[in-house]
Amino acid sequence: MTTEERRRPDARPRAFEEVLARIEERITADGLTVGDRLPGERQLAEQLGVGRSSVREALRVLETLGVVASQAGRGPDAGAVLTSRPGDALTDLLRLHLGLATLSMREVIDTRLMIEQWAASRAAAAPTLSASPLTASARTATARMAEAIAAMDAARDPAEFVEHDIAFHLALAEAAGNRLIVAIMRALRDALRRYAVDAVVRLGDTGGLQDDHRRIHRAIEDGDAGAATDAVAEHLARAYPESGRDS
Amino acid sequence: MTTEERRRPDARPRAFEEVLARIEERITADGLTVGDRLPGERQLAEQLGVGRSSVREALRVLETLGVVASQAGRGPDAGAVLTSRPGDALTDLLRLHLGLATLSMREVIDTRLMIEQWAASRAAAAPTLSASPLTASARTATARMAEAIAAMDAARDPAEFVEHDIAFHLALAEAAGNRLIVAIMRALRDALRRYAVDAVVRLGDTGGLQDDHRRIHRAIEDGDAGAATDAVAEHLARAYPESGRDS
DNA sequence: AGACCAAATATGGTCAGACCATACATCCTG
DNA sequence: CAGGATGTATGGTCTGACCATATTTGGTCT
Repeated sequence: MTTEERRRPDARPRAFEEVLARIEERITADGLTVGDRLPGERQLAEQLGVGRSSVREALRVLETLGVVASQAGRGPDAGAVLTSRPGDALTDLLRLHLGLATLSMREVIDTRLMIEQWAASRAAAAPTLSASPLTASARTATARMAEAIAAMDAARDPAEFVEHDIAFHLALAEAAGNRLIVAIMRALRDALRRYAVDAVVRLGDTGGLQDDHRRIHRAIEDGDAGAATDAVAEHLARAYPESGRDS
Repeated sequence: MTTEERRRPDARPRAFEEVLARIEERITADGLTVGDRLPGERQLAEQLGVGRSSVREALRVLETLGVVASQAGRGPDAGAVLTSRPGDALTDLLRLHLGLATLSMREVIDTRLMIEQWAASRAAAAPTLSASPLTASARTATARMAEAIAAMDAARDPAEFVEHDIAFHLALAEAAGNRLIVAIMRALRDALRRYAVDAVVRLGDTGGLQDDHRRIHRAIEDGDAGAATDAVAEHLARAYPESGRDS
C-alpha cells in the first residue's frame, strides 16, 4: 500500500498538459518537422484559452525532451523552434537518476557493453555501398573513428584521451546507422566520463586500448562483423574487467 | 552553417536553470533519495531568490525527467516528492521524436531487437541462487513471464494479446536485472504498441509466437543462455520479418 | 469519551499584468 | 546609400491574487 500509485490517474489534467497535448497534436497533424516554428507564447495562450505560464510550462517540458528550443528576440529564428536533441534529454535523465541512486553505475556500464557490441557488429555488416540514406554518414563515421584514434595517440593526459575515446565510440555508434542508439550512447558516455578517466588512470598504459581501437576500426572497414564483435568484447573486458558477463 | 548551434552556450543561465542546478546539488549533497520531499514552491523561491514561476518551471523539468511528482493538498504526501519514473520520460521522448520523424520506426525496432536478445541471454545466465539484490525480483519476473503466456492464450483479440505480450517481454527485461534496460524496454514497447497489434493481425495465427514464448521462458529457467538467445532471435524474426540483420 | 462535522491551513495550479532583455525591423538622417 | 536611432515582437521573470485539494485542527453533538 505504501508503494501505491502516487499519481492521480483520473484527475483532471493540468492546463499545461492540455497545452502539451494540443501542441503534439499539431505537430503530427500538420506534419511539422525540425526547423518549423511554433506560435508565440502569448498567441498560444490565447488560442488555447490558458494563461501564458501554462504555455511556458508546456514549452519547458518540450525543451527538456529535446523537441523545441526557444530564442528571444525577433526574426525568423526567434520563438520556439522545433529541434531534435534526444541525446540531451537522455543525458539529463541518466545524470539525475544516477544521483538519486535509482540507477547504478553497474547498470549503465552493462548497457553500454550491450550497445557497443551491437553497434560494432551492425557497423561491420552495414552495406557500405548501398543506397541507404545513412550510408553517407556511415562512411564519414569510420573516418572519424580513425581521426579519434590518432587524437588519442597524441593525448597528453587521461582526460584528453577519454575525450577522444568518447568520440571514437560515438562514431562507432553512428557507423551502425541508428540515431536512437547514437543518442543513448552519447548519454551513456556523458554519464560515464569521470568513470572512464579513472579507468584510464588505473590502467596506466593505453597501448592495449589503442590496439583494440585499431582492431575494431579495421574489422568494420573490412566488413567482418564477427571480428568486430570480438574486438569490442575484448576491448570492454580490458576497460571494465569487473563487469563481465558473469559477475 | 545553417546547422549552427541554435543554443546560447555562453548566455547567462535562465533562472529556472539555476533552480534546477541548486535542486540537483541538494539531491547529491544531502543524499536525498526516492520518497524524500522537497521544500514547497514558495519556500524554494524565497530561498533561491527567484520568483515562484521559475521554481515551477524547474519542477516541471524534473517531473518530465521522472524525478519528482507533485501532489497538492496538505500532509506528508503533499508537495514535490522525489520519485523514480525514468520509463515515463523515455516514453514521452520516443513518442515525440517519432512524431517529429527524428527517429524512424525501423530504428526503434532494431533497438528493441538488440535489447531483447541481450536481456534473454542475461536473464538465462543470471545466477538464480546468488545473493544479488536483484535475485528476488528476477525470480518473480520469470513467474510473471509464465503468467503472461497463459494470459496470451486466453486473449480474445490482438490488442489484448499484445498487452500481455508486452508484459511478457517486460518481465523478460526485468529478469535480466537491469533497471535501465527495463526503462528503455518499457518505452520501446509503448512506442511500438500499435505497430505490434498490426503485426499480430497480419500474422493471424499466434501459435508460433506462443511456441517461441514458451521456448524463451524454458531456456531462461534452465539457465541456457545460448538457447534463450536463439529463441528470442527466431521469435523476433517471426514478428518483424523485414527487420533482420541484413536489410 | 467518542464520533462527526466545520473551519483553518498548507500546498500545488492557474491566471493576469507588468516590466526587463534581446534581437531583428523600420525609419530617419546625413 | 550607409549607418545609426527608434520601434517592436519575442522570450524571461517577478508579483500578487485567487482557486482546488487534502490534511489538520478544533468544536459540537450524542
